[in-house]
Amino acid sequence: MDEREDLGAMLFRLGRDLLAMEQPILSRHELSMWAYAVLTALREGPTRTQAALAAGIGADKTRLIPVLDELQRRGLIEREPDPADRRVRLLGLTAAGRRLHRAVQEEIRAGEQRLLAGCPAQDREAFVRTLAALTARR
Amino acid sequence: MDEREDLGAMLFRLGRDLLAMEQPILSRHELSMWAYAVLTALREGPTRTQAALAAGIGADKTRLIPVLDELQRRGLIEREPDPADRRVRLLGLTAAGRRLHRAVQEEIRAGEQRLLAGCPAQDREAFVRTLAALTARR
DNA sequence: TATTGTTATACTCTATAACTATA
DNA sequence: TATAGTTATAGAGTATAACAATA
Repeated sequence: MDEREDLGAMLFRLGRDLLAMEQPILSRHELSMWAYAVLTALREGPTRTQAALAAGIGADKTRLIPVLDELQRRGLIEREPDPADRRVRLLGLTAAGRRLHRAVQEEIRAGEQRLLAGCPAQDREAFVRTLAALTARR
Repeated sequence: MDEREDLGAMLFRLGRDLLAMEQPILSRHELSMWAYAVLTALREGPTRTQAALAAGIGADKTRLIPVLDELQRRGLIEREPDPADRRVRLLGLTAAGRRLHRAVQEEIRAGEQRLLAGCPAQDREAFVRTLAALTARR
């Protein structure tokens, strides 16, 4: 048995550190973690249904609704019934939403660099690459 | 701005996958995640106070108490007042607790290998090493 | 009848604050 | 009075189930 800690425990702690780094940035822009996740998901392109969006970011569809309400109220997303099937809401970023997401993501990336700064560049690169491979959509 | 996802989002998903992998193992042994974390922490050696143990695994001291109650009831840990300061509880693993932890950890390590199996061995090694470095106790 | 989105509700997890026992 | 542990309670976050609108 290796001497290293369990992967789960290490991921838990690193995830918590990441969240602590992101929290002040997000709250400065009055965004919850889920609101930011929504903006990130919609940046890739509009989504056909709210349920698909929820599944995509690993959230429950019911808990997304107040988030979407707020983002719409602030003019950061568009959310209108699909003319072809009026049960469905088409979702997309507004220009303001796109701007806000870009600004926040820049700050978060800077924070990530700070967190990773202690490691050799080669390890850092392998770390991010492997993490991306392990979490790739299946 | 890179095209990769945010580190936080990737860690979140991978952490969730890890938890899903561990959950059936833990519940087969009737252990919660926190109970397993306690056994892991105590395996390194006995702890002087419950508060120190809680801080060590990143938990609140109040939420550890029912966990410790249960572990003690099952004879997996020792928990006795320090004769030198009877406010304090000395905590340690029993032989049964040590055995159970070892068995569970072996299953979890096997699950980790399965999760990492898709990556080149060199990346895998760098990933675990970097993760350990980033989460080292500061 | 099935599906999307919504609301209401219940449940779990977590932290805060009050209490006890020792010092 | 201060500290370790405990208990009680309230709050946040989450999921479950019922509901309305549309197909």
